[in-house]
Amino acid sequence: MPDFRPIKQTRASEEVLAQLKEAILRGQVKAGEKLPSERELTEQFQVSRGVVREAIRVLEMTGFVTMKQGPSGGAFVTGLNFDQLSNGFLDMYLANKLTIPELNQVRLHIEPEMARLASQRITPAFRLRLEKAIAAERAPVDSYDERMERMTEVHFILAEMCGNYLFEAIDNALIKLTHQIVDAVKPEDHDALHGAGEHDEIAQAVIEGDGEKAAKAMRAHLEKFCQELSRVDLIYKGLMKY
Amino acid sequence: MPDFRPIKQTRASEEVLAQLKEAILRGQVKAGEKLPSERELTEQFQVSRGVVREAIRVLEMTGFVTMKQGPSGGAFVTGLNFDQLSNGFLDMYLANKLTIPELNQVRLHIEPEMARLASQRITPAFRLRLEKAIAAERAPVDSYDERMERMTEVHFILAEMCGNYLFEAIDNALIKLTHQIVDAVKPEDHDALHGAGEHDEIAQAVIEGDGEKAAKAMRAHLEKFCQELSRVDLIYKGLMKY
DNA sequence: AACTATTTGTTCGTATGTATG
DNA sequence: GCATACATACGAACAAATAGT
Repeated sequence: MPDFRPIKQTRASEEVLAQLKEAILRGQVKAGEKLPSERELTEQFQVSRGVVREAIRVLEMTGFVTMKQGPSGGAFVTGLNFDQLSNGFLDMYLANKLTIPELNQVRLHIEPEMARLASQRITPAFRLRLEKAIAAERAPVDSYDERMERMTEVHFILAEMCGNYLFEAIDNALIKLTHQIVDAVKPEDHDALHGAGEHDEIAQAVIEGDGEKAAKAMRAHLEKFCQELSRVDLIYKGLMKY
Repeated sequence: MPDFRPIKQTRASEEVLAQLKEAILRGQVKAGEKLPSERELTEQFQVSRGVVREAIRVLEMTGFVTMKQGPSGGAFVTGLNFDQLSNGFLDMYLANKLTIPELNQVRLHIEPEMARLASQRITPAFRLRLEKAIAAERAPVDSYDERMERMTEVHFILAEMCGNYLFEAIDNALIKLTHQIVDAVKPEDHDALHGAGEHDEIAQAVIEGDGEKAAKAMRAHLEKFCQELSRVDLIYKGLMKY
């Protein structure tokens, strides 16, 4: 007897989702371009609008497309980002499955290594970006959000520099998670978390191409930061907005 | 004049999704329990069924609930898993943003550390599980899938043992990604990837509580495995199913 | 074994909001 | 201002699955 395979009884919206996702991942619909309109998709897939809409909504909520209304509107493919990863980590945190010390431990293990890797790939362009970021940390800001952005910029640059997209993706997600956790505490305590010039040593070591020094500086920076983060987290426990 | 803010700019399905997700993350609907039926939700949220279904579909595709039909069916909340992360990594790989060497580099940096951590948290229960997993690697199997499962079991146990949920989540996702990549190559080459007893040294060191030895054994194992994986990947490039 | 009730899956018609030209 | 093209939303209906009677 041949072993008969079960008939595929997958949901219609799942099939549509899979095909759309494949087209995006394969690059058949490039970033900036848009998917066919809902009406067109209903015709091509031979399903109802509701099915198509479910699939598109999933694509939107997972960061693959962004929707725009009106004529020349539709589902526009976004450049690949780390939304899905960030959301995954954030959800784990919100579900209280993740503690600050755990996050700190992982960052402390990953980021010094990334700083080491980054220092081996220094280029004039990256050097310029690092120097600008360092300078920007000291410049006056007019909003709290802007300050947070500037204080995380060096981390993002190093993640990009390390030459490993997977490291970059993981680190980006962790930085964003840290960012959101910090956002949950009251602004007046942020001075303790991020003094200006906090990343000077790291950037300097990376620019010099000194991997050991960069890793060491990153470790020192993170140890200090993580300690402060744990402290304010204990104080403001339970204030995070969902 | 006060600057009046726009009433509702967010989509209805997004609001519904946010509220359902919050209820799940807060534990107000526990794992195993089910959300109210679609009809009930339409009444509570005062929106149409299509809107509710879009939200539920997103929850399903992101791994928060699984659907069941029929009476006593519905959207059942799943225990928290790592689906979202795994999918994120897999999508990056499918989009050709991720190479095997990059994956190898990250695993080589993370897993030895996790083995070290695991060795410091050995308990009789974990010891038993490790010994069983080691023994199972040598036992005959009747399916290819079963063999793959047994060869990854030690990694999953160590991830669980390391005592850091974030490490565990990341590693789980990376192992699963590796698994799916391996699945894409032809079975006849799998012997080169995974000899039985491949994890003996690691498990032994962890059981002995020797962190350094465990990390070293893990590094040696991964170096060998990653090299083989890179080789077969080059051979079978482009055969991965989407 | 057959029927019933409940719940998800799917479709269609229609109406409305929004942005472009 | 108007027509157009698109997403958004609603409601009614029917199909399919499945637990209980």
